[in-house]
Amino acid sequence: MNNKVNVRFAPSPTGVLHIGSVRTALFNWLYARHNNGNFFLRIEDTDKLRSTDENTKLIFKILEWLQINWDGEPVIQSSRMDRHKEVALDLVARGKAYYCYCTPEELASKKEYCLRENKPYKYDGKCRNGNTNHDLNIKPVIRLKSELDGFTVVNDMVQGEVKVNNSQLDDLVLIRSDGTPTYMLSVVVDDHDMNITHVIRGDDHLTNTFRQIQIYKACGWDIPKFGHIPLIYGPDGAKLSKRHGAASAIDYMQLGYLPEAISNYLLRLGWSHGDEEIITRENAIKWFDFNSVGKSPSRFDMAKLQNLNAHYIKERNNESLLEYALPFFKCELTEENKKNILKGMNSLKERAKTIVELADSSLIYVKAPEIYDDKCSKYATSNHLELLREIITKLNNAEFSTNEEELCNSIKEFANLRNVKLVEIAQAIRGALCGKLASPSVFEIISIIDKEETIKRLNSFVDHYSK
RNA sequence: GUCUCCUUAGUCUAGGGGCCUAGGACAUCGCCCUCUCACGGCGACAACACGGGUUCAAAUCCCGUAGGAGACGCCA
Repeated sequence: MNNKVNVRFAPSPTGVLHIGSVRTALFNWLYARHNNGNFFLRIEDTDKLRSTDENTKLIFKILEWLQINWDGEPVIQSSRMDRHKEVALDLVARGKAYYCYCTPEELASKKEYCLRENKPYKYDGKCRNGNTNHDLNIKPVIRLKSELDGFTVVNDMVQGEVKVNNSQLDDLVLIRSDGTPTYMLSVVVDDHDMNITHVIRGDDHLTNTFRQIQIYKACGWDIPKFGHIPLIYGPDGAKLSKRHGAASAIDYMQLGYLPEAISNYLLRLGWSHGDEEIITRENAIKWFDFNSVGKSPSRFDMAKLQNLNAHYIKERNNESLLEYALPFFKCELTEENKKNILKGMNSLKERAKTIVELADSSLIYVKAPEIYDDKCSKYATSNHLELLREIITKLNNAEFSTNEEELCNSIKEFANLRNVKLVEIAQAIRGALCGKLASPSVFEIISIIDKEETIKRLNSFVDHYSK
């Protein structure tokens, strides 16, 4: 039990789950599974004003979507406030923390002074509990009495040895004046109580780590190992955020990215295993380790994600793909529709980069085009229309079958006879069937939607452009 | 401003002193395939931030410089 690896993912529900956080979750999860350890989930909702149930539910939803399963029940941090306070009080009792009565004004001027003089903000006698010089109407905060001399060293699994002079560390607040514990305190207490052995989180927490180590030391607790993974940047090199477009995990879900594509992409962002690009879950678990986690931050590249997504779309079987795509259709599908889409799926899926695109292109098996793309007019000259009329007649007379291969041969022959290129006829048919000039094979489409529907669409097209 | 971290093509990366005329992938471009668009196949373009050392030998080790990022809350 004692040497078992315990990691946690500790998002705060103060906003929608960031895609960078998802990668943190993934790395934690992989590390746990690689080591046969536990992956715990903790919701850090101590900021009651900004935390919402909705965001919490979203965290569960995204993790489930990505099949990042957690062990045990999620820990709700706010429910552990009493424990956090208890630790703070104990620290005060043991002289490791103190009540600070500084008013916000005093604090501001003091801070300004420290900033100007380039000194860290440290406790002084004036802030001590029991100081009668101070107005006891002021509600105090509890601050940690941090070390003044020496260094604090983190032996980070990613960043290596990182050292900071203790003179840089300030006396952080443990308990706010309203009596609630701060993040710094809660994290340390919870990680300790949950027996967390490895804290894997975003690089933006690296400097917090020094301060948290001070808390561990004051409490006399074992310090876990830390791994700070580099952040994900936007295309401009700054921390990926909403202004870069899709920054939240839910965005990618709605944009039609498959969970396996997201996982694979996120895994390769900052981690590698030789030349491997397409990595299965099994191999990810087998191969994942911190030696191969890069130190430098990486930029989010939508094009590569799309490429991966296209790969995984092709890899999925047709039934599961349709099932997955169902919510992306803006209209109801009949069983007949589904059957036809499934028939055409092999051709549809190799063209789609996202599920949104897949659902959109599947519409050719659901209904006739409502509008024709402007480019269609190029294949709607009187000559084209005349050819289409002939084809309609031949279909009606059963001179042309709707068997894909037979029809293909017949039309080729027909083109030859009329002395036009096949592309001229095919494109005209395509325009009529799809309303646009890019689609799977027209012969395949006809074989699926069958004679009646084909003739209907061809007639509409001819009518439309005859006017 | 202070502290901390980072730096191989447009992007993700391989690389651990000689296997490097720097490998793979995405993107881009070209050719082939072809009823369109894709898929697929073949090919091209394109990088060790800069400057000094150390060494017979440096992308790799050391020192500077420059650039970028993160943290400096009674947010998490």
